[in-house]
Amino acid sequence: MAYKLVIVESPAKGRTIEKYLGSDYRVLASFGHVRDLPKGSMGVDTKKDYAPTYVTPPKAKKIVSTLKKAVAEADKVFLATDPDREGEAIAWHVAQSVGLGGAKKGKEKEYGRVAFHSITKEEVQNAIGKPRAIDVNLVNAQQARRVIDRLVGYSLSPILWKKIYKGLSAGRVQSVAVRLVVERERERDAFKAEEYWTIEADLKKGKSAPFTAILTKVDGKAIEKLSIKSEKEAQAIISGLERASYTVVDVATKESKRQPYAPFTTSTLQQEASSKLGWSARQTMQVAQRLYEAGKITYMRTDSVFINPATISAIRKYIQTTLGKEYLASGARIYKTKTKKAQEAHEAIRPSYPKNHPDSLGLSDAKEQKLYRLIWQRTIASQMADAKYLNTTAQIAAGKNYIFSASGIKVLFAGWRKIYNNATEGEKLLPELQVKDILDLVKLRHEQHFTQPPARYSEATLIKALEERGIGRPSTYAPTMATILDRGYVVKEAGRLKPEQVGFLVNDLLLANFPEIIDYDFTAKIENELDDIADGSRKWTEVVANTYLPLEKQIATKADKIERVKSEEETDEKCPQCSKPIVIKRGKYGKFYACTGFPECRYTRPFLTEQQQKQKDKAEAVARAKKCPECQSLLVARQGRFGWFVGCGSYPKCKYIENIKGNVAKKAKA
DNA sequence: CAGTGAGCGAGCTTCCGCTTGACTT
Repeated sequence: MAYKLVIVESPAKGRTIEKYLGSDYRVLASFGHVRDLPKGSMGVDTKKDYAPTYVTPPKAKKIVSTLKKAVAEADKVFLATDPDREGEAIAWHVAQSVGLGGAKKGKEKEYGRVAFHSITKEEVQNAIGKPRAIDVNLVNAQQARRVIDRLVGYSLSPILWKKIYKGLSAGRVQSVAVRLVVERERERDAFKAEEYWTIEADLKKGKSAPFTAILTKVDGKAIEKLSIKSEKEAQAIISGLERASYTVVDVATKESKRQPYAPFTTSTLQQEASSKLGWSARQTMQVAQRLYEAGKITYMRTDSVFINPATISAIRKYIQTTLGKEYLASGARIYKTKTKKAQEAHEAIRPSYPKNHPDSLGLSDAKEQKLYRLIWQRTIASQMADAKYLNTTAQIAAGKNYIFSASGIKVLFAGWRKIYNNATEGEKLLPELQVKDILDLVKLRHEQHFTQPPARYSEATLIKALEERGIGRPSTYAPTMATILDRGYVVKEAGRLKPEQVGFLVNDLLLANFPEIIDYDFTAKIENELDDIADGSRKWTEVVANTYLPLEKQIATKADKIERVKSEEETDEKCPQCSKPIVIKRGKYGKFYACTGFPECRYTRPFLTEQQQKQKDKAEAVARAKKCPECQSLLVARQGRFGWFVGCGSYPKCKYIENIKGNVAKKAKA
């Protein structure tokens, strides 16, 4: 039976679109890119105008043959991949792979490129009626992006294998991510904590609840953060305050308001899920993917805060009917995407149907429920009225020479805060104060503080920092975090990213020899040039040459001169077999101890982290303490996939097992 | 959340950006 074929990138999106089109349409997904540069070689001919070699990865083979068959049967084909640079390239690669456009004269299949800017019935039906040709300039911009990333990554990585050790990697995105973490660590190392003291008074007016005021002036001189440097100085001031009388000398009030946040993008969702739920970027994306596939939310990889007008109306209707008109923003709020070079191929992340309250959705999975709640609240709040506050600042004289200051904040109208709360922002109430009021001193306090170094990045704050510089894309934020962890450049410590020695080594090598590539503005510069390709004002090969030729020259002149870094960590240990020094090396399965006498001496031993060592000790202690309760054999400590445990020594005859308490499961790897 | 059972390794690695399952290294 003849039909019209629509090709999209995501199967879940395909299912939605299928509903909006008639029964004479068939919708298939490409599952992302169907062709790419080969993994095992450069795949770019730098001597021949950067001609790329494209291959179909094994995973995509089946999809391509499915598409080919469907195209052959269809009487019209619509390439409806995402409306951005990558989507245009995917459309082109699909066309190439399935033989569209390359057919013999008279046998050409009718096909066109269509773009859905949001997934609504109206938009889909409208767009399908306006097919156009594939935009070759946009495809070329993508090819330039792809080829530059390949040339940079595959040229620099081997230098690291040679100079540091094998398996390392460098790239436009990951290397800047590591640089941010390394430079933050150096700031922390250079930071000198300074001691300072604050003086606070708990005061009350008559029978009011006590409130806190902070000392801000002494003898007409302002007390700033670091003014009081020692306890001695603090005590000298306090001695004059115990018996002073406290009088209100000024009360100022000011109304303020706060607007709601913009709807979620991938990066803001990851940040919020990190701070409110403590989730990693990867975890957040996995749960969001499930919600998306179940049709509960819109697409989760987006850089846009846009919500289509029909949905905005639905959100506003919901607010008006369930919360009341006063909670509705006076006009529809339209948010603008601030991110540099955002491509805005999708809407913001929002509930598919705003009227679906998180409690009425019947989600059985607790994580899905939590994430949906965040998304729903953020979306509804985005069309609600401002929150209004009354800020009060009171100046209180203590005796003749001292001024304290107290501030309060009172919610006049909760507005969007009614459904979207932040733990850190509560009310702080002062009693009704008037000038000349006499206050009672409840307690006088002086407290020691130290200035704090800049905090290490978390996954969420690092993603934010990258996004602000236009580096990386929604689909790569979480994988980039995995890469810099996998390579051992950084480790997670209490949820924060801390650089490892090899992270410092790689960063310093790249910075010293190829500073342009890991410059914070490198991506932005490339993006500007890609824009020139997209609007037809520059050739893509020229842009590639612009980046690659200088890099090639640098590699040719510098690579041999870079000193080999000793990456083996030294230890105090001597080899038990030949008494030569033992070092820590890196192999396929991570670190291991090895004898420096290699290859004559082949002594090795696995490297255990502190935690693993503790587990092992515990397991051994338990194993020594008793015998197998089932067969009386000796017990032994063993390491399994999930850490150390105690098992029967006569395994596999006896399968007795004992878990070690406090045993932490090893992180599951991708 | 329960489940788990070697010992190796030192030459074939790596990029970014699209998209989902297949998968035990």
